[in-house]
Amino acid sequence: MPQTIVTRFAPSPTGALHVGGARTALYNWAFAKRHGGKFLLRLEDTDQARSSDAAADAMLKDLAWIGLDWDNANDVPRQSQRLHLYNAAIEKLLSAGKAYEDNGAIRFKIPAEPISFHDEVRGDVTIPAGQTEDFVIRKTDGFPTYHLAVVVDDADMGVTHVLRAQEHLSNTPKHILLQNALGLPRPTYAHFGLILNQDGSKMSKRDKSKTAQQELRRWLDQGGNIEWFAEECVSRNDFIDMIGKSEDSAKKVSPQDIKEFLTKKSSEYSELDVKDIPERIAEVLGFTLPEIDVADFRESGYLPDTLCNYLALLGWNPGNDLEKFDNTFLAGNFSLDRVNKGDSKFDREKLASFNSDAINEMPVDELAIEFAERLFHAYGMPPNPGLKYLLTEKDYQLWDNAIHHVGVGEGQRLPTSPPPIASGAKKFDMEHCRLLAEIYRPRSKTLCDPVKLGKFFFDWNLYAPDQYDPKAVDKILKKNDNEGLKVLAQLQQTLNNVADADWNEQSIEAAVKLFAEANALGLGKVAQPLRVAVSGSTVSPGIGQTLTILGKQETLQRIANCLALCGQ
RNA sequence: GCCCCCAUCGUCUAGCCCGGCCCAGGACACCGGCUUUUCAAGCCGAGAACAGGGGUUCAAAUCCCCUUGGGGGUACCA
Repeated sequence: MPQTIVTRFAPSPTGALHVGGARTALYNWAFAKRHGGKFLLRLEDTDQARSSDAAADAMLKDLAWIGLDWDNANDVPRQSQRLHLYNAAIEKLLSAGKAYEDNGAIRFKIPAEPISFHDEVRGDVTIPAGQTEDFVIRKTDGFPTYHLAVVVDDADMGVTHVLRAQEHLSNTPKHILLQNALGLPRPTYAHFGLILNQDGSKMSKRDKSKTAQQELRRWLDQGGNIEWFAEECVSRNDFIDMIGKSEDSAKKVSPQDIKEFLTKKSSEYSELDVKDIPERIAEVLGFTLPEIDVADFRESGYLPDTLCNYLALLGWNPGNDLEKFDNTFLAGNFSLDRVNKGDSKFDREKLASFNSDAINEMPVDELAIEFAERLFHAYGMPPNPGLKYLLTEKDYQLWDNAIHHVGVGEGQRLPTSPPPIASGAKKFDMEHCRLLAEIYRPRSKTLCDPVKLGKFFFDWNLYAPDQYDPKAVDKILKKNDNEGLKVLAQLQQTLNNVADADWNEQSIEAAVKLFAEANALGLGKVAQPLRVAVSGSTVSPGIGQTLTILGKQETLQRIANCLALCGQ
């Protein structure tokens, strides 16, 4: 009887699951599924200082979100709770003279022999003797190191195949030596390439700090006020303490200071306990951080299936021109001999393209719900009859909390910016969400796009001139002696003549076309001024669709206000 | 420094193991065109690569060697 294949994913819960880890998990999962084996999870929390329960929970949640399931869900082992196993192994090595004490730690004595092993993706790998020094297997805090724990656990859990990224390739000899010394079986190994940034550096959480650092530096160089920043970002005193400068020496803040600032954990500052500093800086300064973690992609509006598809393709392919596939396909076709050896650069454009295609294929109703939820998150504005039924209890609380703070708290930070008073908000129910979902489906790269692109539909202040793009106003409305404004003024009557009952795409377009013909104007000369009047810019979906969603009253009101605001 | 790994269009890659069907195929991006009331979408089309040098062979992207380039490791992190 052939052995049952057992794979595992063993993250250390020191932070969110990043895409590299997700891909490793996906491959292990797919490999096990493909061979009817088991896929197990294990939490490697032997670094007491950096591990946390919150991170562990988030990790599991992210894995579930990308569609993975594991066979030991009832009892995911945590290394911190299996010290007895490691201690037993260490005792065994000690008494066999294969390990020794050194300053309170225990080191493994490396046998002086070259070590070679077979790697399923790389072939035979040999490391000459004397390359590795005696390494620590038990730290002074009594916890085992990664190397010891991995070897003991993999054997204990019956892991037959270890599939991981190349960063572990040079650790493998250590593990094999340990297995030999402990009389444990050697699993089959396979190491694949790393996921890199476009510039060739390793894609890691550090990239967020790097971006934040660059942006902050640039902002300061352009005359940004460090005092204001400090006040907004953390409390000012914390910031001053942190960089160890006197209060009025903003100019002396060096890149090094910023770097240190960014690498500190947010938990060290009283004002910040939820968000990490790069996130906070991005929020304060208004730029976006690169997505690195699975959760980042989720928040940015990527579909889990798409993420998996793209990630799987980054280092594996089915061997033909097929690129679009789901996890089920992966589970049925994944094989190690088609895994690439080289590293691969993460191409956000291609991921976005895949995501865009996937959104295009989503049922409109499904997109409408996604849209409604994101609308709520951005504006705390549940469409009538209420998103309440679509929201989780927690989200609802968040919203409830948010609206009660609107315009109240001085210096009080809301989870999101306070909802602007939208003149059309009252009317924004699920049906409107559905309409917008339909319109924005073909033009969205992410699930967030309908909210961003359709902003003018629900986030509109009738009395704010600054929401009109000045360039659009000049070019479309004022150019040629207020040509556009004149058209707009006439259009009021034309649109008003469309009966309420006929306020739909066809009738509106027909009316607009008729008007254009009657006045010997190109359609663009009519539609563009209209577009600017109701959306503030030259970009919107088809004019008929746009006006239909806005409704007759809102449309006429916006036109009237536009004439008043831009007509001077 | 030392050790290990890797190397096809800008990017992800097919082809390489079992040399000839490959003056190298697909996808994303880019560029051009069609469509068009804007922006997208859609459709059509173009450009774009075997890192370099030596071998082996009738024949090399495919096999061998060297060089160069990239990555990883070298922790009481995992």
